[in-house]
Amino acid sequence: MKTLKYSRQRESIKASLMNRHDHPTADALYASIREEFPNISLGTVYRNLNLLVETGEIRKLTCGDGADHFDGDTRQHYHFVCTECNQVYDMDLGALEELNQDAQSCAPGIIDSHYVLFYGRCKNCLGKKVDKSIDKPA
Amino acid sequence: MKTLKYSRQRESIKASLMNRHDHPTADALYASIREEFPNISLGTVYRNLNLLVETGEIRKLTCGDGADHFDGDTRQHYHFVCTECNQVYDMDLGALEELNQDAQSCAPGIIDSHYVLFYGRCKNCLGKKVDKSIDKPA
DNA sequence: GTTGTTGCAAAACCTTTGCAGCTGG
DNA sequence: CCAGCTGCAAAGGTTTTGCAACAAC
Repeated sequence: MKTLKYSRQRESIKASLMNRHDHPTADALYASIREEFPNISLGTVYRNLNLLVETGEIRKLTCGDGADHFDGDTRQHYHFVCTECNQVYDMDLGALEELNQDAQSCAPGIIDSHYVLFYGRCKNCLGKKVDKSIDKPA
Repeated sequence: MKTLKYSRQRESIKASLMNRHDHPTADALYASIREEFPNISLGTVYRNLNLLVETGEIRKLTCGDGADHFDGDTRQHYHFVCTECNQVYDMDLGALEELNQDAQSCAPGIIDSHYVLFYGRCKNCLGKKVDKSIDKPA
């Protein structure tokens, strides 16, 4: 395994991810890191995000909206993805320990982990829906 | 909603997807459709896959390995992804009806659906592991 | 010094799209 | 015909990578 050297950029990326809870994409994170490091490059952000994922310090979320999202919270928890605004929310739902065991008997191999996303419309967008129906009366 | 016209290419794409159970990517499907339609273009494959997803005749799987996979089986079921060979397997596990209800109380909106992937090493790759240790003795 | 890291730019990769011609209804 | 479909090629968006200069140890 490769030895990691300290880098201010990597620390900043990690700290930034710990401070926010909106599961930013690499690009969104890049935008906010630039306030501290105006010269940082997007390539550096990607390289460090991948390193941090490898070392298990952060997590990558692929939710099917094109770009990967990143999460500074590495505890096993679940996410809610709004199909309208694509926002990714944390859910206050602890690890579903029994899921792997329940599924193991149907698996063509040994289950190490599972990945769950819940899809729906968030409260914010449910609210907007009402406004929309006012804009467009039948 | 748009009216769909018959197209030989779309039927072939759909039929091909129904016949195989390996959850191909658009590109892999393109390769096999080309045997029947040597001139079909990758753009056509993508356009039709998207149409078929919209009409609910097939499903799209995003499992985080870069390219989306497609599934001709639209019944609610789950998948096992091998972290070694990236193969996507069907699991003989019916819909986990209770999952949405259990999670609803922790959700920041209304849950419509869920998406679950199980990760691990498939039997094939577990077998290869043994071979590997023979190749590289301590 | 040696090795890992950076910024930059180019490339790779997957997917979508504009267009002119074709096809199904 | 008209609307939708096709092949082609170009463009789009995301992520990776080669390289020379630089920073950490």
